[in-house]
Amino acid sequence: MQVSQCGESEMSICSRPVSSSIDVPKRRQEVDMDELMAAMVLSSCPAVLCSTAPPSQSPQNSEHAAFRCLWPGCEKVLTSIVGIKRHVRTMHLNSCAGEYERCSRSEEDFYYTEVTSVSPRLLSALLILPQSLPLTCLQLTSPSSPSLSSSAPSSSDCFWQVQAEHSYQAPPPGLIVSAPSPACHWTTANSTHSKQPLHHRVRSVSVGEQWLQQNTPCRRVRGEAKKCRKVYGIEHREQWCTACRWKKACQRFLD
DNA sequence: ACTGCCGGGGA
DNA sequence: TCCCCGGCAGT
Ligand SMILES: [Zn+2]
Repeated sequence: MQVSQCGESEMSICSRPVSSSIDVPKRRQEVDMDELMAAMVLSSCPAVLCSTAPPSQSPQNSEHAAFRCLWPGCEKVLTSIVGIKRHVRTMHLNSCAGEYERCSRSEEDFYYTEVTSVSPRLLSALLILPQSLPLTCLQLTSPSSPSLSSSAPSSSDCFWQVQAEHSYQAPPPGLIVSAPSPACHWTTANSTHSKQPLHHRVRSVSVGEQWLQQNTPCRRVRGEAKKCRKVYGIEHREQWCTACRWKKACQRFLD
């Protein structure tokens, strides 16, 4: 009589050589580099951080536009370009307070950014990005929106939701739907899940870094079972299970 | 220092 | 696909 399913206990039932094939677990849906790159790029250029108007479009024509000073520590928001420029010039670049148009005309451009009222759609798009990234502009576009602060961390959660399956012997994705098996626990990289306001002024980690650590999906918690390496020793490597030999999750001594 | 293993890369 | 390994996290 044939037993057709060889799912979890590989060696007992499946008759093929132990080390024939293992397939690397696909753990999460890929967080694309695009996202990361976007984050990196954006973070490296504060002046355009929150510019919500497409570049081709002239900033003046948005009636609800506001302009925020990007000078470190300054939160000044003004409703006109002239105003914000003057602010930057006089408050921060006060080298030549007297003459307006002529001197260092472009310099103050680096120290303000346009902020318009953000549509919910755009807002949600922004929320996919690192939380800390749009933080500065989210703050002042809708300072009192309660849904913002609460939804920021969790909304991304559903995107990066992991499929909790890790065995090398895992059946194809069609078989496992999405029931997270109780047997497997992952450590979420950030268990306190940043409900805290996260003051952007005090931030000392780079945004890219931050984003990475918040989206570091999960890491299998280290089981206490001895694995092949420990059991057989380095010098008997050939007795290890394939996964261990390949420095993958051991498939012989499961946790 | 050692262990387990993810992610990535070479053939 | 098979195999190896850098590097990281946890012990
Ligand atoms: Zn093993």
